[in-house]
Amino acid sequence: MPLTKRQKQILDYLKWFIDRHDYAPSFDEIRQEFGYTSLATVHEHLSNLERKGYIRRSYRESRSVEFPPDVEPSIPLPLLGTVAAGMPIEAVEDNETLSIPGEMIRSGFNHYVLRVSGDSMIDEQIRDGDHIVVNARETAEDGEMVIALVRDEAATVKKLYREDGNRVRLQPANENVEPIIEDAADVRVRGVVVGLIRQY
Amino acid sequence: MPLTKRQKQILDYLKWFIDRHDYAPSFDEIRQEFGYTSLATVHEHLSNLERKGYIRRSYRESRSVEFPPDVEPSIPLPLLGTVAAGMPIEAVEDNETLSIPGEMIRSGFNHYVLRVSGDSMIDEQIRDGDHIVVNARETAEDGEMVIALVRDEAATVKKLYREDGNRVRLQPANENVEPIIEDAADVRVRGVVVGLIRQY
DNA sequence: GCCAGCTACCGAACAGGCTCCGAACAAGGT
DNA sequence: ACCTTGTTCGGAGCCTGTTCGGTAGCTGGC
Repeated sequence: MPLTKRQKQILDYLKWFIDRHDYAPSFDEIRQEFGYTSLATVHEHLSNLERKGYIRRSYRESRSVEFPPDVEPSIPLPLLGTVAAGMPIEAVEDNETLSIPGEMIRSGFNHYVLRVSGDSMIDEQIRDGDHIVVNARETAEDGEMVIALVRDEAATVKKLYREDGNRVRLQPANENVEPIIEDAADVRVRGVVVGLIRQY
Repeated sequence: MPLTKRQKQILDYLKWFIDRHDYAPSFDEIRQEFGYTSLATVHEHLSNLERKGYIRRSYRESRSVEFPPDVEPSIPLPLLGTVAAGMPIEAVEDNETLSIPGEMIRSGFNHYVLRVSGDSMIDEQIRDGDHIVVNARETAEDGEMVIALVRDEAATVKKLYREDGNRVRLQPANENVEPIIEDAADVRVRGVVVGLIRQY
């Protein structure tokens, strides 16, 4: 719903004041700002702004104007489970979720979150307890970090490289862990790692 | 629900005090700060702050005010600049922000985001280009990862350890980088690292 | 032109919240 | 038992927001 000229002036003043003080102006401060002699004028303007949805207020409370919350571009993604080298994905109970920065994911694609267990990717700066954001898809480029299922047994996070003879190498990032080399037919990609979240 | 001027002043004092001491002020300390002669005034203000959801308290417990956990799924934080070993913080233009999972930060405290440049913390699994979430405060515990300013020259991200003789050691996590040992007076903490975000 | 409806404004009276006080009571810790 | 800390009650003045009745200008439709 559009604003009148006067209403926009008042709305701008509210924004300016709240941004500057972190609390809303009183009716009397608004009255002075615009040179009114009656608070009823201020009251009516704020009522109209509220009716049009530009502000919210509480009845009979001081300095209670606030702006309606705008929808944040942040996406809660399901935390599907824990993944480790050589171990299957271990489901977590409930429908736990973790909110992911909207900047991290491309809209229109399925994503999920896994908790990393173990140090098999330590040389890629992924440590035990980190959360990785995964773009769910079935194919991956050479060298991408993937969630891979080997013969429907073990879900692991590894870097994927294609070798001669239609074989693939799942390369960990830890000198103490050996790479896995299998026929391409036995390896299924379940997603590509696109982000990482760590809490200290 | 918005605050009045007085309520915000008291809330700011609570934040400042808790940030500094790691425990809440007593009613009497608040009373002195604002020059009241009755504790009832303090009590009423804290009750109002609790009613509006800005603090939580336990009935009849000393120094029990705390800040409620954030309910919002994600909070946009300002990206203040880039930090590297031995280099000052380099400001980024504009007011860039990065959305952070609400689970990562304690509400009621100032946070910001920095982009990490260089590999000086590689053995702590922080790599070039990562974003770190920083809780802005002036003090840190032994062993915490901090943003430190040495003689107002160089802002670095290091782990902080206290040494004998009122000196502090700023310990990198890279065998090729030497630790910095300085008088405590010359080192100022600008924040503590509480989270990490990486995009592939 | 005339009326209806909307915006913009005023003044005064009213009601309740906000901010503060002092004193007495309750619970915990030392 | 004493001190510190938080709780509750009654009361006060001021600050703030609410409501009502009224004036004025502007716009579009009949």
